[in-house]
Amino acid sequence: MYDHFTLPEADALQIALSRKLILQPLKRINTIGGADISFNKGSSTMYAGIVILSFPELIVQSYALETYETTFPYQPGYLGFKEVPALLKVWDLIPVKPDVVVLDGNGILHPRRMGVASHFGVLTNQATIGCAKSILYGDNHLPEKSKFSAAEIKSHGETLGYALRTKDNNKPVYVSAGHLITTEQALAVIKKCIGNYRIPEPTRLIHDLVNDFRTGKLKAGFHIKDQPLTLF
DNA sequence: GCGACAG
DNA sequence: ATCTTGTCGC
Repeated sequence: MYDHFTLPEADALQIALSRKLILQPLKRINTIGGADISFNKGSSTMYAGIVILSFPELIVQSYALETYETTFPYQPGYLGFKEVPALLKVWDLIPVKPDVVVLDGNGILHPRRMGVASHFGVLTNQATIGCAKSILYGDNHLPEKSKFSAAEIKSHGETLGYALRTKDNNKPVYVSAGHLITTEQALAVIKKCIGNYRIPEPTRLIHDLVNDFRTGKLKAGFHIKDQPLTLF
């Protein structure tokens, strides 16, 4: 889908897509999704997945897995061009979409406000949140070392996201709005997704699932977790 | 010009 | 991202 794009063209598309961003409060959240990609080094095969959990209970309800071929290389600032096409393919396998999706990467905390979470959100018209494991853009002001401490990440005086400490004395994660949500709400939602790990549950779970998919332990398709038998 | 640089 | 064992710290 983006394999033939040159960097200048990718740049232009990001700027065009950024004009479609809508950062407004999201009404209700009953389900939350986690999206991620896995691949073997040097391979063009991407193993994509999306998991859906109930919110705020965070109980896994279902997940979808699918592969996609792409040769677009990883380039800081252009992650969406490598991952979004694969995610769009898995997205199509989901019958009932989650209210919001958390992606492994940034949203508007990006030089052109078009990180992978915003990119995916705008193309699907879905609410998304970006949660990266390291800084890409903005002033990296670190929060206090205690769990749930957060520090604004700004660029030219504008708050684009937050560095959030999800565990005491651990590296923070970087949260930003992707699409159809506000930065403040994105932070609040991610805080509610913290279990006993540094990475929020939606993203942590799909990362494991997508890895099992890549290593052959799971197969492509839409799967429903613990589907209780209905007797009548 | 130099260094940084999500996954 | 992926390849990998032990190991330092809370």
